[in-house]
Amino acid sequence: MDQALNDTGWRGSQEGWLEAAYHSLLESGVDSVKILPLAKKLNLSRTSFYWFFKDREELLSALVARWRDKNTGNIIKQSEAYAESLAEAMLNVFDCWLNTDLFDAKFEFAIRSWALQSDELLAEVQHADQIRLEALKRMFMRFGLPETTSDVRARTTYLVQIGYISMQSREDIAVRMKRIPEYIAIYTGEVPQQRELDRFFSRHGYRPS
Amino acid sequence: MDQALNDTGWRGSQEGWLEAAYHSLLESGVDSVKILPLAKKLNLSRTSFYWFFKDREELLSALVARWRDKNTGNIIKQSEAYAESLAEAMLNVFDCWLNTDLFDAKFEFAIRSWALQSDELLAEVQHADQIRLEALKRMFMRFGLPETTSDVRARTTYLVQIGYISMQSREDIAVRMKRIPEYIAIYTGEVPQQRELDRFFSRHGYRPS
DNA sequence: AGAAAAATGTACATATGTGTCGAAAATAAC
DNA sequence: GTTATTTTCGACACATATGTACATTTTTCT
Repeated sequence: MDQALNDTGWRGSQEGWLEAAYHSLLESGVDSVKILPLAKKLNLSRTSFYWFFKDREELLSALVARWRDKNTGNIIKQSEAYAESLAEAMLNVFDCWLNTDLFDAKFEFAIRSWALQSDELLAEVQHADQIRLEALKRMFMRFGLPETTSDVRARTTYLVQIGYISMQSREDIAVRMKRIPEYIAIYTGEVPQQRELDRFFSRHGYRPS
Repeated sequence: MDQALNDTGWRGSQEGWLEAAYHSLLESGVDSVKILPLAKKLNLSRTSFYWFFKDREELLSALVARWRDKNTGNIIKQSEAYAESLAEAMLNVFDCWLNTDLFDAKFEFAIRSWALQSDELLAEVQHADQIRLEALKRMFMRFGLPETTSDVRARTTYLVQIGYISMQSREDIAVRMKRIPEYIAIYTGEVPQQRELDRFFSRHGYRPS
């Protein structure tokens, strides 16, 4: 395990501890985010931690802030991106599910699991769900679908993804790509055009065989 | 908090500890399932526990066994139940999502969160996912849908539900019922008949206004 | 009622975690 | 090179958890 690389000459840093905490959270849940084990991983004395964070609570808050900044914004952005058809718009949203830079699924799952034991966090997660669902619903309405239909289709789109995350499956990209056209058909009720699919595959570096 | 009611004259019992553990698991996750806090809730000495269980591990195994027995069987049974149309078959599956006796959603979520920190449990959960998805896929194929379509529709059906669980929302039954016809339409591609819906609503004690 | 069994409780040994204090070391600033 | 700042570390005090041994109580059985 390498040391976190700072520009400073010191071994530890706020970022270093946070990064270690992040990995521990994703691997084994909040309750594994403990100062003593993190110190061991970082090859630092446990008490050094307190120079960068007031206490464990402050570290956990920093993790939540990291999640908040990353995962909600991009779903909204993708749902509002330019598209000529509903199928194309849907494919824009799908970018999130396939690109970790846009949406960090493991992080999302860890946060949701954590929310089971924190009412405060649960409220935040539910707020995020609402924001995201509304953005997706607006996308369907932009293409002329009625309100109720848009609402349920937005839910389907979003919940399948949340459910997929919850399965924690590690499928290969080709397997997932094969299902994409069918998903688009189910969610939007329209079959995607080949050129739309090609554009999608291409931007994810996938070549259908 | 009342004592667990045994037929025996004793205060504690294997069932009593397990029940307390179950509630703690659902409320706050595995890491909250600790002998000392459970003992306090049960108004028993911590060490009495060891008369009923070898150690904490054995208690946790009992929790997993409880989940295994309950949640997978009913999905399969419902997916195989008699139905005259695909929409009706789908509504049979929906019984699981609305009836806690058939499928315990909170339990399911707690188990999945736990699987984040236990590879052994993760393997079990993924096995359950596979079994359930296959049963749903067979249902679609029984009604003549092609294999790939059946697979993706099975996934959609199942994952929306797992995602819904993961949102931990506590919506009123009427709100959920309103979305049912749309969901059926999306999942099956066919609109449910009114009498099918009426039969469904009726068996869940719901009267549409 | 007396003996056996089942269940409970107290004391002890041990492990792992948090957070504070102050000394020591490493780095940066002058 | 000396000084100041930043970071690291060891010792301490405390809290919460597990599990064992053994004495005690409660219930059941005869």
